[in-house]
Amino acid sequence: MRVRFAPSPTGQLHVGNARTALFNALLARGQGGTFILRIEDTDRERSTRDSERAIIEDLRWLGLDWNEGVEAGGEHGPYRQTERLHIYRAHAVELLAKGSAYHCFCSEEQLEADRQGALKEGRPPMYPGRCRVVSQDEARHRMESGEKAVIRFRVPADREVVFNDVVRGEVRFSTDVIGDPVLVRSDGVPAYNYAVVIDDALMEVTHVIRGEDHISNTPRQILLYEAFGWESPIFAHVSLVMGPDHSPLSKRHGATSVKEFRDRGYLPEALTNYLALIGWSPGEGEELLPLEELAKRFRLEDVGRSAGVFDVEKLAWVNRHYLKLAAPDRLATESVPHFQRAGWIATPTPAELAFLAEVVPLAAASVDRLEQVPARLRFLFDYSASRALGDSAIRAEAEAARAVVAALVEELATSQPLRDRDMFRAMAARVRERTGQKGKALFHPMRLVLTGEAEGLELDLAVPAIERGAAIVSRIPDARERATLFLHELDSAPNQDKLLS
RNA sequence: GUCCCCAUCGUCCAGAGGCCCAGGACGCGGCCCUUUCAAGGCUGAAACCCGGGUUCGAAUCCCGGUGGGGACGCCA
Repeated sequence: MRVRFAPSPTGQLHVGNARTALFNALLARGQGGTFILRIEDTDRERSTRDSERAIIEDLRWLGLDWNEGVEAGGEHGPYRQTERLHIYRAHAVELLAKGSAYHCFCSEEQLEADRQGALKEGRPPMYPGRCRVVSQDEARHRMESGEKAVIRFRVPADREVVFNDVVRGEVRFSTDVIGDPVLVRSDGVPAYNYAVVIDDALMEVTHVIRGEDHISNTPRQILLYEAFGWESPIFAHVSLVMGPDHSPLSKRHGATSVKEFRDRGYLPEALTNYLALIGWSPGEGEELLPLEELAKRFRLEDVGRSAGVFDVEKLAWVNRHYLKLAAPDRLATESVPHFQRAGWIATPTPAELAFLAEVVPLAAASVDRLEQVPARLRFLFDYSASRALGDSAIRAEAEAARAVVAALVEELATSQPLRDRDMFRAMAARVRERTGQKGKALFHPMRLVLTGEAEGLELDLAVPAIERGAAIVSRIPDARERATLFLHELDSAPNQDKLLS
């Protein structure tokens, strides 16, 4: 079995295309087949090498490695269409000689007028075949005298093209609604419908798995296989991914490219796992499975026919699952860009990285994506008593619990750093004895003082993290400093910020 | 406009004539856990697009309608 993913390098990898790539990869892996990556860069206007690099990077990040193709090599290369021009040219000559293709001299204006006219009269806007009657001799003369021509395929009249789509079953088209497609453009570069057929055939692709938007191209392509006397591959057209309003997933729905999801801190195994769940089910009520297990269970026949809505909430759920499974070191490394964006870390030192590895997993356990981690750890890197007390609710609570605050300051003045949960609890017990406060009345004011926030991580975890952080990162004040700052701020009048606001 | 594809809870998926007064998951509501917010555990509400057939019996098969999507390019 040989399958391929053949993106056109005109932008970022879209999650819908990533899902198509995933299905190809799953099938190849599960069946021990070959997964080929081919670059369809025949649209010279829009194709860029940067896009190609970006797509390749995303594919690798997702873990969808290919064993043949661009950057992997193989027997059937080259794997970039613009490097295969000589191959397409040779086959076009063959088609021309057989009479299966012909030169067309119609101008773009002429064709556009044809389309408008057809639409107006309620006919399918297809090429009317005007140049079918131009003889090869005449064509040669016209080209020699400088006229530009494209090569079109001669679609046989009045035929049914039937194929058995693995996901859709039998699909049939009448050739009456298929206009003669352009095979080679006037600049000699092949068009999509032609290049895919040549490439899939020569690369010995056995299963063409692609988006449903290509289903109506399939009959043209089958006709081409026939013209060459080649056997068609097996086709499978998977449905498209939609936005919440059932229109094609696009920018206005939020993130659409793999890159954006990566930048927001989704884990690759979460994205692939989620994508596999649109239009397919691993069975047995199980949904959260590693790629290898998905590959083992994947069957093309089981892929659903209807379009699926991309559900960010469910993706978030999948991501939370993998966030909890991820190794601390990885979470730390992956979070660095997000801390940098917040301005709290530059290039991390090994000690800082080690600190992040301690502290990021704490936050990652209660967050949808890594992007949200810094906010959850703001109490560490961006403590501010004055900002906290600028909040009237916090100030009111702190004033009411002044005894707790004062006791906390005194206890901290003489205590060791609260390096672990037990030390923190012991200290809290002493404050409780001094003040007679307990439960929420005891702990919440302490939270305000030590984190500067009304909500957040369990203090058991947060306080030791503060003390560890203070020892490693210079910008992080320890518990003692925080308490002192807080009390000082509480004693002074409501600050400037508050007066201004 | 023409052709093609699709149609089960808000969303994703299971269901391939009786096992279904339809099952799982996300989300949502409630409860629990708890020194806060989350996270986590438990629990509840929630669907077979409509109309005709076929059949003893249809979510499942057939036809029509409606709705959604795709294609009709010297874009892929």
